[in-house]
Amino acid sequence: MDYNFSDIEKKWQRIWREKHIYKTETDASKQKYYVLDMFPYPSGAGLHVGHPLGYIASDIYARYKRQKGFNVLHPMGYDAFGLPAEQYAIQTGQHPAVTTEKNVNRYREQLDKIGFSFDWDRSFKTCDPDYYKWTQWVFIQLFNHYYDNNLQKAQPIEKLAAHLSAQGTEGLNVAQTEPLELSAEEWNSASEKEQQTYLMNYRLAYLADTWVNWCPKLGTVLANDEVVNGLSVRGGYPVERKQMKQWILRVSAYAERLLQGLETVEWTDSLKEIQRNWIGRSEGAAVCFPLAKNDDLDWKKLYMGGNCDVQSEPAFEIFTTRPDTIFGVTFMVLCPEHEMIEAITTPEQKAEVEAYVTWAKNRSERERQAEVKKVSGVFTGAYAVNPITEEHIPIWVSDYVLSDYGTGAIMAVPAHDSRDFAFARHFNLPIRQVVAPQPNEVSDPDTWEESMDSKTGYCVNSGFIDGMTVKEGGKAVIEKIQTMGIGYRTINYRLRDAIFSRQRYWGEPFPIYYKDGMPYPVPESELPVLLPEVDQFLPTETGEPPLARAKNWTYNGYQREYSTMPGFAGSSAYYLRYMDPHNDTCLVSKEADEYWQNVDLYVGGAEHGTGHLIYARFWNKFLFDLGISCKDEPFKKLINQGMIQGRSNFVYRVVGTNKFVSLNLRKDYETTPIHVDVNIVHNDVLDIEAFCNWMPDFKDAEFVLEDDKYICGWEVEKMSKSKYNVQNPDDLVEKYGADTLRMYEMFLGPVELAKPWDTNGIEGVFRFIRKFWRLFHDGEQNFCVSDEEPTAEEYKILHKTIKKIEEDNERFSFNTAVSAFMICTNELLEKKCNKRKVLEPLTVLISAYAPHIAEELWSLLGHDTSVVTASFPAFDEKYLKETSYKYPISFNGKTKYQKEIPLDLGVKEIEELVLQDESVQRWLDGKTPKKVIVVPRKIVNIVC
RNA sequence: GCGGAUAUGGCGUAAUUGGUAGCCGCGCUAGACUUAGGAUCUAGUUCCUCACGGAGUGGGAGUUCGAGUCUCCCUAUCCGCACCA
Repeated sequence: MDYNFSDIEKKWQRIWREKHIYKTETDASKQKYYVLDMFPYPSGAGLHVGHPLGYIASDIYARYKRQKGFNVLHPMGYDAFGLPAEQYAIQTGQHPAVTTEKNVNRYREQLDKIGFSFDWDRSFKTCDPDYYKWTQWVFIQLFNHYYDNNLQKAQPIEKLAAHLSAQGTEGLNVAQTEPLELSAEEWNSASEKEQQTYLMNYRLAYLADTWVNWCPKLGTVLANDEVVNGLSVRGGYPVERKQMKQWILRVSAYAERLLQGLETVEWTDSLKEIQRNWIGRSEGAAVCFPLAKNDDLDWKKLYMGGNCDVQSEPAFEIFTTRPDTIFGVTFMVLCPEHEMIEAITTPEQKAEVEAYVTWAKNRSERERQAEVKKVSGVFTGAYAVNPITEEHIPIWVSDYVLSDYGTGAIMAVPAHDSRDFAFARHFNLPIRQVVAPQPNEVSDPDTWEESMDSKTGYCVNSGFIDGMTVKEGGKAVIEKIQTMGIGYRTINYRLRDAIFSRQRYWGEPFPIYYKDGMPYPVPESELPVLLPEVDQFLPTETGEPPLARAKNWTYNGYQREYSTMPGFAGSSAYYLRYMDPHNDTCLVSKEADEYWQNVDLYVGGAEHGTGHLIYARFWNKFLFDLGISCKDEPFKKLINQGMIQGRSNFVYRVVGTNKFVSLNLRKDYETTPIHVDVNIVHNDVLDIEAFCNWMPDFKDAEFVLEDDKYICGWEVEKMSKSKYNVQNPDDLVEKYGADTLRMYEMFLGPVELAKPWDTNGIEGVFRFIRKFWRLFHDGEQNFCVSDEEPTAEEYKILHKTIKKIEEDNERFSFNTAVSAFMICTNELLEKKCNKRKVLEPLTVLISAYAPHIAEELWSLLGHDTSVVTASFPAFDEKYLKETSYKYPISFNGKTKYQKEIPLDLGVKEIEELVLQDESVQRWLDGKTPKKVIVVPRKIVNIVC
């Protein structure tokens, strides 16, 4: 029988499906292993060849682990809520649920064709009410908890209310939106609404007025990770800054734990670094700069915020990582959004300041980022007092100070900060050197080209810290401000709280209703809050989200929250749900969670480094605090599969003609490159007939050929329809079979590596698969396996391969494993070895990579069970033992000869043997070697 | 600007972890079988040289008997962050 991959693959896929062969049960007798892929967003375009790369790798590993006796959880589902389905709905009026369903079916069909070992019985979509019920449930828990900094743990909000009732904010060390001072009496005499307002300051999911990334084109706000260079990631539309009331997750409360947790996981250094940068921990000090007395100001109205103990006078709290430079402060800068600008601006400056603030606030995020180098700002007319030097320094406003980092106010040290330097130069503000490489190396800052930002050196012109190193100086300043009660050591994080509302339709509705203007969660018994039907998916005319269109959609007559949750909500706990997907009493049962623990191997793209992978870790840490997840970190080991780029082909049309010139002849012509469908190009040779039929324009095309061929040019680009470089896995499965596709995708190179998709090599893998098939068949293609005992040499080939495959599987080096299979097959073919005792274990080995052909051969070998249940063969060291080793003989490090030497010889004996060797004698030509280095099992090096 | 990674034949890559650089595959060359080849098989294929031989892992130094691998300094490419005080 010929190798008919099409029949074989269909047959086994059917059997696997019918027998639910990959169904996984909790089985306490077996060790668990959890392999997870980042689930896909089912877009209308279907899967391309890049998607399955990670899935194939994880599938191989999952199958391998099963063979090693583990109980493997390997689920798959769909991240189905999100913008594209909704954009499509707005354009066509089709319900997103309908298009999503259609796309999901298409994805499933495509995935099935590749032969994955997913347990589909555990599958769900994030838009299934049975699932999003638990997304909503977690949100309510976030709403009902706050973060206790002393315990480093989330706590029920009732506990906080009790604390406030007993002693007000006294002794409270919690994550909060802004510092509040509240006495027990004030709390106890506050109305329900006032109390709720106070509590909102502490909840882990809170509602607040905030500056957001507003994307008018998408009609929604976006989180920081959904905006790149001022443009939305989805769609690439401009994003503006806008103040809006939004739901926000207090991710920043977990900043330190998110950072610390990175030490305990096996992720790549680069991804850990991406997360560390995103969290952006900075150690430094908060210092209060009192406002200089000014009779024009209403002193009482000025409350500046901050944690300082200075209550008697208005003061700005600033954050600095360089307290050692406090003697070099020559001005202060506030962000344009700063609340106190209006209050402190002097009448003379008022018009100018207002104009600047208005201008700065109305700039789009994109404009602001594009003009980072441009210095702009305005003087408020007010002065602050440097608390250490008691100097008066002018207070300026500029948009280079950000409202959402630190306190939105900075002390400017132009001599030692490049941004302050540029600002001072532009507005002619004084620059004072306070750090020097050596205590005596002081120069005139007016002559400087740039600031001295170095974090090493000595303090100069710096009062009581003069002569200290920068490090000592910083320490001394912090001690001083702490004893003065005007500042403290503190840590700032770049990580911002995540805006959690989206003014869109296709997402999880919030389980929230409003009473007396305050939000309340619906009772848990009311979950899920189903997504209501609406007549149109557009926002309403009043700018309210589409859910405001829903008829009679209230909670007992109270208005519901009309926003929906963002994409990352549904993907933040899905790995927990797979452990226990049908449980309708809780997100995941204690039993299931304790058995499956967390994901052992997570495979997905690095592009989620600052989005999903942060949110999911945050979400999991919160659930860990609640005792729902037994592990602090959700993903133990993570592999980032490299992006697959497209490889486009080009033909070169001579300008003004319908004539096409082959790649290497085009220098004689003036040509324009034109994208050509990669499916009609083979190894960069154009199929001319197919090309003429491809488009009517090319019907009568003429060609200038080289060697009777038309050679196309190529370039690596993004995979996209318009570039005609999309490779669809179905076509390849059709042509070569799933097993070939699987092995080829692995053969392409290391999983982590980004690489252009290039079908050129797939023939080689296809050839190999057929050779493998041929091992089990005679010349007439009849199944033919002998029961003869294999020779020692044949056993050696087998055990060498088992060892290599095991090692490669363990280190996720699937490309080298495929090579090992090829070598093994070539060697066995050469020996014409068709012995059962060799081929049977080999079939098991390859079944993780090419499961269909393995199943078929397994059954031909006479097994009535599936190869899936076979265990990984053990290799026997005795067949791998060498009795001799071919030593490279080097002279001065250069290898000249090889000599076979028995392995049981000692170093001295080897040396003697080598020196007696004829070739060596000839090379030495009578000279005596200075030194002979013998490294057993490695090399003999003769130094002359 | 800051941070991370990578650099090996015409191409994708490999290298027992400091020990014969180029495994495996593509492509290419020659041959066999074929009406034919975008099929199959065999042999060859890092570069220079007819050869002997020499050079060679982005460039330069260093450690070592010995460096693709370790250290330092450059260069290039890719990725992440980017007025984060």
